[in-house]
Amino acid sequence: MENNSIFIEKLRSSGLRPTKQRIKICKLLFDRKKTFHFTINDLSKILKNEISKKISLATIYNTVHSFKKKGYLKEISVNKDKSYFDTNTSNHHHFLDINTNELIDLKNEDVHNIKIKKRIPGKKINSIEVLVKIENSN
Amino acid sequence: MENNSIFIEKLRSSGLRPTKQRIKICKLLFDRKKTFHFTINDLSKILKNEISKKISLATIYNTVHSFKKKGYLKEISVNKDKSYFDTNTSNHHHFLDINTNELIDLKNEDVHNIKIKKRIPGKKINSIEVLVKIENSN
DNA sequence: TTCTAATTTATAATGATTCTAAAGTAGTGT
DNA sequence: ACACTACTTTAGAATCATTATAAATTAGAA
Ligand SMILES: [Mn+2]
Ligand SMILES: [Mn+2]
Ligand SMILES: [Zn+2]
Ligand SMILES: [Zn+2]
Repeated sequence: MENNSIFIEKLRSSGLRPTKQRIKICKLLFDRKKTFHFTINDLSKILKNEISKKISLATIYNTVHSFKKKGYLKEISVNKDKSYFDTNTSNHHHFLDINTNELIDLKNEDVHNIKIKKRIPGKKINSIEVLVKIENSN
Repeated sequence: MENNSIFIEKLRSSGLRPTKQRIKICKLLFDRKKTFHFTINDLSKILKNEISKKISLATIYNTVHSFKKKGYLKEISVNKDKSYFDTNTSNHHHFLDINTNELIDLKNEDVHNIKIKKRIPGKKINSIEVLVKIENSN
């Protein structure tokens, strides 16, 4: 009745025990066609609705952070008081709608190749992140 | 003995009374050759050292926020728990050194022109911000 | 089944930021 | 110069998201 084996494997293979809570959160985050962006608060609310037995807030934090550490989630800080987690862990850029705070993926081909001309001695580039803020155009 | 008149004017012209505290913070932030990046905590420490009579933390928050609202500062959120203020209010991009958390300005000509091919109906672009994370290259 | 370490949980602690409301100050008008 | 008022500063309290704690539960191994 359940199609959990893939998540159980995923968890096991990264040294995380496949608990009910982690499997539930895996299904919620990764068992979908499209990737998405969420806050801890979003996830917490969704779980509150979708689930019979409550998952404690501490577990939600722990799980999201361990998924991030394992590379299953990226964290994207858009401003001082809003930080999203992203189930799309590939290198990609974002629109941020400053009217709604919605974060929207840009495909890599949507952004002309970025070339950084300056270099800092002894440092190498780890990643390049573009945040395009958009607003109502009326 | 003081060269405060320029800051007094700046404050007055934006409807802020030139108080001792605001003038002191203006001098500290804007009376320098190079722009710079700071956190509230940085500023608070600098003031603690440089000043005889203490400025209360609430005033530091209030002042920085009103300077931001007046457009004298930009805020740059680099990750969930670090947000910088920037005395360089022009459009420009940044290196973030992920080993030291230092933020370094990129001149506009250091970043090849960025072209966003995708558009969202009813929305227009407000700004484009590039954050280039760098790390030790050894 | 038994044992152990990992995990979950409720709750407390933390800490950065914001709020409050009382005291102080700058600008205006007389 | 003085008085008046709105603005500002201040210390301390309140808030709230996140992290820590430590007891109960559970998963995996033997
Ligand atoms: Mn959200
Ligand atoms: Mn700093
Ligand atoms: Zn994304
Ligand atoms: Zn800058």
